[in-house]
Amino acid sequence: MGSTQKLFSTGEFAYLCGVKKQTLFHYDDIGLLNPAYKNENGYRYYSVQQAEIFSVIEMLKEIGMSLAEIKDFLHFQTPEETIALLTEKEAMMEKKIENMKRTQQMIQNKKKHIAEALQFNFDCFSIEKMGIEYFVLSESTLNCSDKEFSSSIMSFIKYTKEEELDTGYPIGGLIRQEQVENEDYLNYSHAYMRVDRSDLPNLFIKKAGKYVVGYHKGSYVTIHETYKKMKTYLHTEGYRICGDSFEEYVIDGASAGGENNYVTKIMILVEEK
Amino acid sequence: MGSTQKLFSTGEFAYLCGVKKQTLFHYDDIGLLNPAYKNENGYRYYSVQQAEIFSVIEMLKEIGMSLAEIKDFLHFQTPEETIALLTEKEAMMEKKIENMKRTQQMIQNKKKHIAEALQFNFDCFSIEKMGIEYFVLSESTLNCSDKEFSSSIMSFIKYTKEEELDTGYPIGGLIRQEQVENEDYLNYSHAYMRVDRSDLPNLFIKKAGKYVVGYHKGSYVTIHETYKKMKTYLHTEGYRICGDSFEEYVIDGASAGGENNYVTKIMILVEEK
DNA sequence: ATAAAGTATATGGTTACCGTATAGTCAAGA
DNA sequence: TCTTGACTATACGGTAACCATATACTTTAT
Repeated sequence: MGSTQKLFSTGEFAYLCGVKKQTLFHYDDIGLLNPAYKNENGYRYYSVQQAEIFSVIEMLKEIGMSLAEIKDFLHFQTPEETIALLTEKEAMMEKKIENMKRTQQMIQNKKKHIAEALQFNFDCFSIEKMGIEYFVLSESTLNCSDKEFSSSIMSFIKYTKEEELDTGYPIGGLIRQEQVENEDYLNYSHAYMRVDRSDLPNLFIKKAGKYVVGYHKGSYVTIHETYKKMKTYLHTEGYRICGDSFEEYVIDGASAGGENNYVTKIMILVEEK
Repeated sequence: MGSTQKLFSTGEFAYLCGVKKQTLFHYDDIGLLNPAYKNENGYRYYSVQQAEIFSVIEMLKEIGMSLAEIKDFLHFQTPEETIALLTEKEAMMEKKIENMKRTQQMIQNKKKHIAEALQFNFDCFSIEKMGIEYFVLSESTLNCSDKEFSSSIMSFIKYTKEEELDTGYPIGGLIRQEQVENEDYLNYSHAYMRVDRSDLPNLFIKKAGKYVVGYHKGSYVTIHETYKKMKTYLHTEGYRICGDSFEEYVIDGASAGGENNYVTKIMILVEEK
C-alpha cells in the first residue's frame, strides 16, 4: 500500500498482526516498532506500512534473530547490507530445514524401535532373520579401565553429534563372540551407532543372517541372567551362537523412571546346529 | 549401549551433550533428568543411557515441547502413548517445515524487491515491459470513510495471514485509471497482494504490458508531486495512461526511520500515443 | 601433602513476552 | 450533553530456559 493516512488503534493493529497488545507495547518500549502517531494522551496509532514492517519483523524473528538485532537491522542497515544479511540468513534457513528433516527421521526411527519392543514380552525370545546394517564404531573399549572407557564413549558420542550421524538410532554396545562365550558380558568391544548409509569410511558391518532377539528389563547387573536364559533357549531350539552380540537401549515413556525400567534389546548372530 | 556402570561427571556429561553444566543443574532441579547417582557431597554422576535420554529430550525440545511437557512425557507415558504423541508431532514437524520454506520464499522475494529499488534513483522514471501478475483483492475501498477503509484493510491483512497468502510481496494499493486522471490519488479502489498462483478464486489480473515505473520517497502527502512528474515524463516520451496504477511500499534498512524514508513504487499501465 | 582443576549452591540477569490491577479515555446512544 | 461501556495506558509482577558470577568445597594428579 503506497500512502494513506488511515491509522489503527493498538487493539486493531494487534488483531490484524495476530498478536497481543502487550507485544506492541513491548516493541514500542524497546524502540523496535514505534507507532506512527501518538496522541496527547499517549494513545498509539499505527499505519498500514507498519503492518508491512511488522511482517518483516516476524520473518526475521522466524529466522532466529533477536529483537535487538532486528532493531539494528531495520534502523541502520543500507539496502546493500540488507540484501547481504538476507542472503546469509537464507543459507541458515536451508540448514535449519535440513536439521528438522533429520529430527523427523529420528522420530520415525524412535517410533519403529518402540513399536518393535512393544511386540515382545520379556523372557520370551525369538529367532529373526535380519538384514545387513552399517555401524560407525567408537575406539576399542575391550579390557580397558573405567577411565578409558568413559573417555572413549565420550568422544564417540561427541563425534556422532558433531558429524550429525545421530538419526534416532540408539547407541549400541558390541560384545564379541568370545566374551559372550566366556560370560564376560560387561566387557564391550566397541560402542556403535547405526547409520543409514554405506558410504562412510571405516564402517562396521553387522552381517545379515539369523539373530536371536531378546529384551532385558532392569539394571545391567542382572543382564547375565538374561544371557543365560537366551543360551538355554538356543539350546532347546537347536541353534548355536556364531557371531557377536549387539545390545541396544530402548527408550520409552518409563525410561526416565530409573534403572529398573531400563530395557535392553539383545541380538546375537546364530546358526542352526 | 546396553548396560554399563561407568559414569560421567557433570562436566564430562555436559561436554558430551554439547551443553553447559548449568543446563544439567536446571534439568536436575526441575526433575527432568536426575543424575543416575549422587555422592554424599552432592556430586552428580550420569550414565551412558542418560546420554540417550538427553538426546531424546533435545529432540522433543526441537519439535516445540516445553521442558514440563517433556518431563510428563518421559515419566508417565505408556509406550502406546509415546507412539501416539510422536505421530502427532511428526505431522507438526511437516507443517513447520512447510512454514520455513514459505519464509525462505518470502526472503527471496524481499531481496528481489529491494534489489530492484536499488537500481533506481528517485525522480527518474522508466518504461518497462511487465508480465501478467495475479492479485488477491480486499473489499472495495473506493470513496469510503476512514472507518470503513481501516476495517477493510484490517480484514484483508488478517485474511492474507490466515490463508498464508503472504509470500513476501508487499501489500499494494490499486488506484483506478479514473482516479489517476482526476488527480484523486488517495482514493484507493482496493488493497491487493500478489500471489504466485493462478488457481485461486476471484483473482484480479494485472495485465501484461508497458508500465511507467517510478519511486516516490517520503510521506503520502507529497505523492501527487511524483504523479505530476510522471505525467510530464509520459508526455515528453510520447506515452499515455491507459489503465490502473499500482502502488507498493518498499521496505529496506531505513524503513523504520519514519515517514520521510518511506519509498513507494508506482506502476501505471501505459501505451504509445 | 599440596596445588590445580573441577564441583556445588546461591543469587541475579537475560529475552520476549503474558497477566492483572488501576486509572484514565473514547465513542455511541439517550 | 451526559453517561455508559468498551477501549487504552502504565505499572508491577511473573514465566521459561537458561547464562554468569561469586564463594566455598571436593577431587585428582603430582
